[in-house]
Amino acid sequence: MSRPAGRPSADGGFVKEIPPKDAEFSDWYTAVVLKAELADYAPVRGCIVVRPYGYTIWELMQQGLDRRFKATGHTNAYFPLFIPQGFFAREAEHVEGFAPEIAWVTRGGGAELTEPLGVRPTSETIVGHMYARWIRSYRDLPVLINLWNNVVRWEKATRPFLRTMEFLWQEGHTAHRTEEEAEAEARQMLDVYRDFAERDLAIPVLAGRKPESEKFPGAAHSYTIEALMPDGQALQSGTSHNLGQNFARAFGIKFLDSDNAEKYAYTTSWGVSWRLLGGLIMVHGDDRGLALPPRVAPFQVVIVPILSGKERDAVLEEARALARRLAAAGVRARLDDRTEVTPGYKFNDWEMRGVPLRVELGPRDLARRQAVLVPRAGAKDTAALERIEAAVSEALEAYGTQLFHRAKRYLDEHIVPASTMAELVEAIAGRRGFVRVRWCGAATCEAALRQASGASPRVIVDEAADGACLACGAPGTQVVYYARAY
RNA sequence: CGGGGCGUAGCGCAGCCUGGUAGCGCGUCUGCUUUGGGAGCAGAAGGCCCCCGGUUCGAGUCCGGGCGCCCCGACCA
Repeated sequence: MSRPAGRPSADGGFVKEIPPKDAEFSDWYTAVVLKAELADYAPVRGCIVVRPYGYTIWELMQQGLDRRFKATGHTNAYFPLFIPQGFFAREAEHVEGFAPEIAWVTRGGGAELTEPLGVRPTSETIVGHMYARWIRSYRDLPVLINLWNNVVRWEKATRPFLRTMEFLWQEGHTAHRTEEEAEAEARQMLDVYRDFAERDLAIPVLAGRKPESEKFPGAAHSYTIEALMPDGQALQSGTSHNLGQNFARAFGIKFLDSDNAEKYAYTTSWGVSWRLLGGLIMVHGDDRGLALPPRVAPFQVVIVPILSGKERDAVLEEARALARRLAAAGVRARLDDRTEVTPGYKFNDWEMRGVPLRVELGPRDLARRQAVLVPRAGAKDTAALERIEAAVSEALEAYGTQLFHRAKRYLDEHIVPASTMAELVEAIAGRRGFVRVRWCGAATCEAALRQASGASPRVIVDEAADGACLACGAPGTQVVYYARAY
């Protein structure tokens, strides 16, 4: 962590105290989180305090997701933080998967509890318990509920946003009449996640199914969106699970169908967390700091007035009018009228915080009835004050598109095909990103590929295998992308 | 969880080896001058040297134990 104070970053920029992204990626990430005031370390191991600027980003992410959840028929509800110990044991795979990570409350009110309470690592069990009470008839289905909450998992190694002991997320829980309906739900929500990641966060992803070894404990099967980070590692960014009848059987979620037969429901669950915010930082940030796509930027535009000479009051007045006009046009604009720092300082400061667009307004602009528009890390342009709303909205749109395309190009360039086990091993060792692997579907072959490469199978995509399994030489049946993962 | 590194002013660090008055840069505060890519001058404030214990006349410094953070690896929803 130690480095010379004030060393200029690699691009010759002025942002101090942020290590170069390429050379010291981990330190760079931590520095951006702290310097941009997204979060700070809490006095509890593995926990963070999310500061207002970071929390605003999370709120904007919530809005983008929540809107999509509502549009697909879901409603929000709240379930308890504490889960009775016995609930975890009902589903065998589930308890095995989560047991090591559960925090237990054993005392309360000054006395030992008769039954310890687990702090939820996820809510499938307690949701299952309640769904069993609520569901009687096929007419009660489907149940489409989403929860915005916090969960706790006792992690050994933590990093801000990417893996914390307590984190914020959403978990959707649905119950359905048929297997087909549950499957459609799980796939639909995966697509919602993909759409959100790509449109709102400008993060391109690989979407598909999880191999058996990587699926959620207790799921029939899991789907995932996987994003690629600049260090060549994959970030599991969202998951959607078809839980089959596993939890329905464990918790007795039964209903009378129209054929008068009692049946178990089919359930799903799906979630994304503030880990997405970590991915956002890594994918778009640079040596100058954070870079935010417009849809989740707390301030989409910062207005910097150049307050010099006699025009001072006129400039400030026009800048205020500008801020009002942009706000009226639905743009999140912030006027930086601080007098204690220079414009140059503000430029660097807001770039470090990732604001997509800067609008400069000085005496010269005022005389010409124009403003200077500068996309973060982009070239200066001017726009007439008369059409500033349109110019700003176009610039924001262009900036967001540019972020996505840059990230997409990076992803595309870092998907490498492997025809042999040796090529897989070499590509992973070189940290080149996702490696496209043909696989026969056998668990033994998967284990062999994992063992040889040190990477894990991140996602099985919907593509036909175009050759033999890399492990055994039998005809390939699936295409799997391997990568080292967060 | 294993190996390594680091905890000293808000931030970045020196001081520790060889025990004896707590230092530097940036930032902060006050005043004046400034303001189109991190402004200048003058003055000032700011410290449980991570915590607990030990050695010593005396510990930021030496010894033991904890806690936290970072890096590499292992493990993992």
